Parts: sequence; structure tokens; C-alpha cells
Amino acid sequence: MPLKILFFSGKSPLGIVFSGNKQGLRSFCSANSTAENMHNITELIRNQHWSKLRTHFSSTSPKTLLQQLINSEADPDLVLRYFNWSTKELKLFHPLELTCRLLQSLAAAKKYSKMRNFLHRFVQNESFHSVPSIFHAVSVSNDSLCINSIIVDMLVLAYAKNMKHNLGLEAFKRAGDYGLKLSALSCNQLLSLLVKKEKFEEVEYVYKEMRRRRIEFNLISFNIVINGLCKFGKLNKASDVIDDMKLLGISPNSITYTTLIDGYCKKGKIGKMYKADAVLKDMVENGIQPNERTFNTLIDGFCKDKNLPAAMKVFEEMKSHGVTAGVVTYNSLINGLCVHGQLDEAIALRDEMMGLGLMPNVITYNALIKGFCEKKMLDKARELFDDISKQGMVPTVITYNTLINAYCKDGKMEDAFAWRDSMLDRAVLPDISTYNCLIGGLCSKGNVEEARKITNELRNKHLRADLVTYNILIGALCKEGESKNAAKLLDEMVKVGLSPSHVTYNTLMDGYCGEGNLVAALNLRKQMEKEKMRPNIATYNVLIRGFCQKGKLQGANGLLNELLEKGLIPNQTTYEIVREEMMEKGFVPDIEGHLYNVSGTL
DNA sequence: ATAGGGTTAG
Repeated sequence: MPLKILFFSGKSPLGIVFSGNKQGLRSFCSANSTAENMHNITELIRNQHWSKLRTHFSSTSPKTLLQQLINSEADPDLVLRYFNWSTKELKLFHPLELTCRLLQSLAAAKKYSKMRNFLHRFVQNESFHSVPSIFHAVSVSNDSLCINSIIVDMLVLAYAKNMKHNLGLEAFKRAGDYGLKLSALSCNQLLSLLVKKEKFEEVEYVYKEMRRRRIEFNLISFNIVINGLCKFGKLNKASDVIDDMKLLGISPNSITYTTLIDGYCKKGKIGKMYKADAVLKDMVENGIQPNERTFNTLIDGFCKDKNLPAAMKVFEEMKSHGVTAGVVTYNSLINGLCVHGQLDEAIALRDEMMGLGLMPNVITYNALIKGFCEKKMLDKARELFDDISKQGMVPTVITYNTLINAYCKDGKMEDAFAWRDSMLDRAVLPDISTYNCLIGGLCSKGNVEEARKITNELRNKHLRADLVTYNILIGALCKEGESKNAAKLLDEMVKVGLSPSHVTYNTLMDGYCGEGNLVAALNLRKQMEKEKMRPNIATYNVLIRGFCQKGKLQGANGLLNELLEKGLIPNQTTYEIVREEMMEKGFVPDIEGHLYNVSGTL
């Protein structure tokens, strides 16, 4: 009997004084045959005779009983059963030290799945325990690095599975401090969660730490890290990680390469599609065959890059590789065609896929409906909407939002609200986007009052105004010449915990410029920079237009040079402002040479 | 047994 633990008395990290130690000692000593008594109790637990067990609580408190069970090295399964029963039925919170000792006995008995389940619930129900207190408790109750590693590893896993990324990360750090070894599985889950939550710096940190601590890496670890770096736009680093893994003797697979291709498609800068294509070639050279997902990724990339011929070429290349196009392939192409207004071709592709026995899904229809909506062919869009139900599918919130947005843009607010009502009838819950469409529609009708009223009623619908809602309202107030009130909304959104985006600042700045208040606009740029937001090309376009409209062509020219110095690339809007506002007034901007070089159209 | 692709609003 470990006496030191029997006499142990102290404070938990939360300051709760452990009671019952003395009592535990008394009942332990006074029992004429402790061993026999414990045997009787474990039999009661084994047979789940809980009411009989309760009679023992007059002499021994439930908390003390747990301590006695653990001290007597009872079957960990039974201790666990008692632990669970006493927390559930007696609403007891056992001290962390005892929880840890239970886990340690389970680990020693290799009852791993029970430990996992236990920790899963522990993390869900008792996440008020701080990570340091858990680590302290684990380390004082047992000094086996092996057993404690297993517990801590499962703790990290439990945090990750319960979406508690901060606690997971803290446990990951502590494990390093305590010299406890983590498994690839748990680290992968943590990495995966960090990527999902877009905590990219943390992804890089965990990756570097895993390498430093020589935690075993597997292919999946690398794929998660590469995906994280890609989503963060760190494409060169992602490529470097592929080299790292090769050096460690782990060969990239099709997922690795497809992830990188997707990274270039979505986050690449100049020449991104060329680079994405190069990755495909690299992949084939390394003996990895591209699959449907690889081609889909590339096809979608070309479609989004407004290069439909290239997308079609990859589509053909895919077939020549013997890879069959699937629903996602067609969806990407159909969406690309719809975005470009090539609706006949899009419908033809839908028919082609159906001819091949591939059933279009809701995403196919959503893309088509948006295409027709943008051409103001609302009746045709409605027909496609009806097709969804005819095919036995259910429209999604996105389907409805697309239509509602179209009716709003068309000024048909009554129809838009009718669509909102019909989605309620079909149990498709409107989301904040639905209301953003409606709020935007009301605003463009000049009915800002009603828009604000609906915004204030969002709470009753269990929805909250988001960044887009504020951007819409700020834009609407600015258009009404109420930039001051729009600025109040900017303050309000910060107060409710929303981060203003570039669109927010640019919209308000545009409002100030429209009122001829360049001072307020420039102050807002300062405020934006104070919030560590770099003005983008749209910011400069707004300011340049504002300066032009006030006839301050010299100032506009200064801004042009400034944006070029900052490495920003003028876009179509910039050229239009310069052409319309500056050149028409006989001003020759310093950007002129640049204009000819870059666009070649002027 | 944990990793990669397609649809909405500013």
C-alpha cells in the first residue's frame, strides 16, 4: 500500500482541498478485514448493484472509495465503471490525481480503447481543467514516461477530435516540455484541426517541432502539412516539404501532388496555372499516376482562371490517360461555362453527362441556375429549380440563395421574399447569406430603413449579422450620402467582434470620396494601416477616383506612383479611371508608359 | 484508419 498517497493531502490546481483523506484512513484501519471489504465492494461494482453499494457510503464517502479502490490496485475496468457511475449518478468530480491514476492503471493493463473513450468524455465534460494542471497531475502520480506518453498522446487526440485546437496545441507543447513522446496519429489529428481552423503559423510550428522531437512522420502527416502550407499560399514552402519527405524516404503519392496542384490553382500568383501544370508533369515523371481528383483540380483551376480552352484540353488529356470523368469533373466545366455565360454549352455538357449515366447533383443545378440567373433568364432558372425536385433531389440553401439573390438584383423583392417563405415550407433553413441577399435587395431599392429592420430581427431567427451584412449596410448608407452613419456601423461591427475586411474599408472610403471628403478617406486609410491591413489595389482605385473627381490630378498621379512602388498591380478599373478621368482632362499620368507596357490596349 | 477536387451573398 503506497502510504504516501494514502496520507496525501493538498490542493488541486483549482484550489479544491481534497477532503476525505483522513476519513479514508480511518475507515481503512477500522475495517476488520480491508481486503475482504474491498472484495465485497468490487463484486458489487462488477454486478452493478449500485443501491447496495450506496449503503457503504455511510462509513466511506464515495470519493474516498475511489481512492481506496485505486490504492488497492483493483481491476482497472471496475474502477473505471465506478468512476463513471459516480460521476454520472452522484454528480461527483474526482480530483485530477485520481483521474490520472485511473488512466495510468488502464494504460498499464493496455485498455487503450477504454482510455480513449474516457479521455474523449473527459475533454468534452471537464475541459475546465487547465492543461498544465493535467500534466502536473499525470507526472506526480506516476513516473513511467512510457505510460504517461500514452495518456498524454491520447489527450492530444481527444482535444483534436473535440475541435479544441488551443488546448490540443498547449498539450502538444507541454508534452515536449515533459519529454513525453507523441504518436503520428495524434499529431496528424492536431495538424488537421489546425489546418481546418486556418491556424497556419501553428501548423508550421507543429511541423517543425515534430521534426525537432523526432516524432515519427508518415505520408499522411506530410500531406496535411503540405495542404496547410498551400491553403496559406506558401507554395514554395510546400514544395520544399515534398523535398523533405523524399529525403526521409517517404514518397509523395497522388494526394500529395494533387494538393500542391490545388494550391497553385487557388493561391498561386503570376503563371500559377503554368506551375500547376508543371506539378502534374513532375508527378508523372515520378511515376505517380494522376487520378480523377487530380484532373478535376486542374480543370477547375483553368475554369476559374477563365481559360476554358485549357480546361477542355485537360478534360481530353484525362480521357487519353484512361481516367473517367465523374460528376465533379462535369460540375467544374459546367460552372466554368456558366460563369462565362456559355449556357447552351453548359446544358449540352449536362446532357452529355446524363447520357453517360452520370446523374447531375444539386451542385450541377446550382451552377446552371446561377448561370441563367446572371443572364436574367429567371424563368429558365426556375425550370431548372423544378428539375431538382423532379430528379428526386432536394434544393439546398445555396440553390435558394442563388435565386433569391437574382430576384433581389432584378428588383423583384416580393418574389424574393416569397422564395424565402417557400424554403421555410420545405424545411430548408435560411442562413445569413439568404438575409444578406434580401438586405442587399432592399438597400438597392433605397429601402435602407427596412434593411436595417430586418438586420435587427436576425437574432430572433438565431442568426447574426456577419461581415457581409455590415459591408452591404455600410455601402447602402454611403450611397445615401450618410457616410458618418456608415462609420458608426464600422465601429459597431468591431464591437461585436467582427473584423472589417478590405471591402469594408474600401466601401466606406468610397463613401467619403463620393461626398468629396478626401480628408476622411485618407484618415480611414491610416486607420486601416493601423489595423495592419495593407491597402489593396481596390483601395487605391477608390482614392484615385476620389482625387480625380475633385480635379486633384496631381494627387491622383502621386497615388498611382505610390501603388506601383508598393508592388501593387493596376487592374482594369485603374486603367478605366485613368483613361476617363485623367487622360480626358488632358493630364498625362506618370503611369502612361506603364499602361502601354502592361495592358497594350490603350 | 488520420490526407486531396465541384455550388451562394459584400
